[in-house]
Amino acid sequence: MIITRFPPSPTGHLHLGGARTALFNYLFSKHHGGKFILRFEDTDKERSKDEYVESIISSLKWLGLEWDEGPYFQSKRFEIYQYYAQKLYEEGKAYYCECSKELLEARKKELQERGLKPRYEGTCREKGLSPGSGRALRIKVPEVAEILFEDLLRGKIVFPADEVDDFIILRSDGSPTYQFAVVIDDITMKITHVIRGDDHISNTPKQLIIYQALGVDPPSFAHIPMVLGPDGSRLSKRHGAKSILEYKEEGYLPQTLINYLARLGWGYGDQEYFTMEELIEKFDIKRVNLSPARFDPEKLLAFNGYWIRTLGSKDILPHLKPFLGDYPLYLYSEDYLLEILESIKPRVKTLKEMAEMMDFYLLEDLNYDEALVKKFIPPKKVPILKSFIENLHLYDFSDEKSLEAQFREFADREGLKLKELAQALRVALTGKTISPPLFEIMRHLGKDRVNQRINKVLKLLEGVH
RNA sequence: GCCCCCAUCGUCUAGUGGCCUAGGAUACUGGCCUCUCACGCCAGAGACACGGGUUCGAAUCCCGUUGGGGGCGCCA
Repeated sequence: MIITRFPPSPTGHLHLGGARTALFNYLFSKHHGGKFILRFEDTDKERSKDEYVESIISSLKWLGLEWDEGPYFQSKRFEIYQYYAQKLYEEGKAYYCECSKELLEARKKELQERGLKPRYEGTCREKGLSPGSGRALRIKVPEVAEILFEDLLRGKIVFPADEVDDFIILRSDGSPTYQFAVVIDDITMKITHVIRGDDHISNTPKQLIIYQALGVDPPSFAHIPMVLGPDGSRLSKRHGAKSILEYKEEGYLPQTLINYLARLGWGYGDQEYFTMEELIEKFDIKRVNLSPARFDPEKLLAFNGYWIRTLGSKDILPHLKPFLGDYPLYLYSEDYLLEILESIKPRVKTLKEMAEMMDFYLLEDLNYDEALVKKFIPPKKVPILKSFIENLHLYDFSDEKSLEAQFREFADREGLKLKELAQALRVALTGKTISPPLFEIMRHLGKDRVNQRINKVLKLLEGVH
């Protein structure tokens, strides 16, 4: 069975890059009928925060990336790391080091100044030190010429062995470092495929050394390229990348994020739009591109527009409701909401815009912008609107087509084209110059509200003209 | 500085030696539709980083250069 994992460190919110890594792991495991595990890498006590655990969890849930196992917390697994560390120590594959941070720092600086690679030189390697306070446990890197592995996407990757020094696996306070904890976790959680950002490529040889010391076969590795910001710089929480939850608040659909993220660095012929189901079916890790991809907010927005107008109103409504807080929703039926949603759909790119554009459908009493009303309903059109509402009772509001036909006849009698009356009517009914088609609006608003709104506008104009 | 990875329109991508006068998406421009705005449709402009090879033939294979990204922590 294929088992993948997503191991965020709770030191920040989930952003696009992390979400994409989670997605690819999720898709890969689901495509193969496998398992997807969530694990928090919170061994850094200073920077890890509970609020980030919460926000990462709700981000993943919102995206629909549900895990089959976990969440695990490394901070609760210290005995496990201790056990394996002890084992390596006893077998002589790891040793304690008493060098102070200051000393190490100074040595590295010195090496760097001489144009050498900054690395630990094995000062304590042969000292045979026993555990003690202030002592960190280092792994003894075997003396081989090179370390190599087969990356699922890139093929063979070779590192000269002197690139890797005797790195620390247990800090002097006994806590495991990242390199050690990942490996132990991946072993004990039986991870078969590690899919992660290519910033981890150079960590891989270190981890392979741990696998080797433990005598365990490593999992398969697939290093996916990073997501870059629009300017080509690295996208990361340290550079103010937006959290997934912010996109939610701005009115993006989870479907949009999933689709967009999947297409960032991955392609399936000329197909652009995918549902999660399609992605699971069609996702092939080997088709992931090797070069870093820039995040393009404009395309994300376009994709959101696509999904808003493509998804059924029933699927959108639950996502839209949080944006409708200012409206007296209790006045309306679910069916009414679905209908007006349908009417706005092709005109907006976010749910936030949608909620704003819907106001005239949901507010009982519109507040008009006087200047706007004055501009679009000049004095000579006032009597026409008056005449229109006087005859309102003759109109059939149940059908857009006949409403339109009747209105066109009316305009004709007044010696005007529909075109010449449209904006005046639109402003009266919606308070704005942009809206869905007039007769669709009238049908949804109903005779009473149409009557009431035009009357209000006429009244308002009496005092102005 | 050393090591690793990468390189097709502005951006995301299709392309795996001949189907490429390089396809799609997005953004942009023009047009159509039209009661406004969108949607939709049609058209246009826009890319194989550069230099060497290999080959009858290269966007596709190899080498170098350049450019971009990443790593070199008792961070993850």
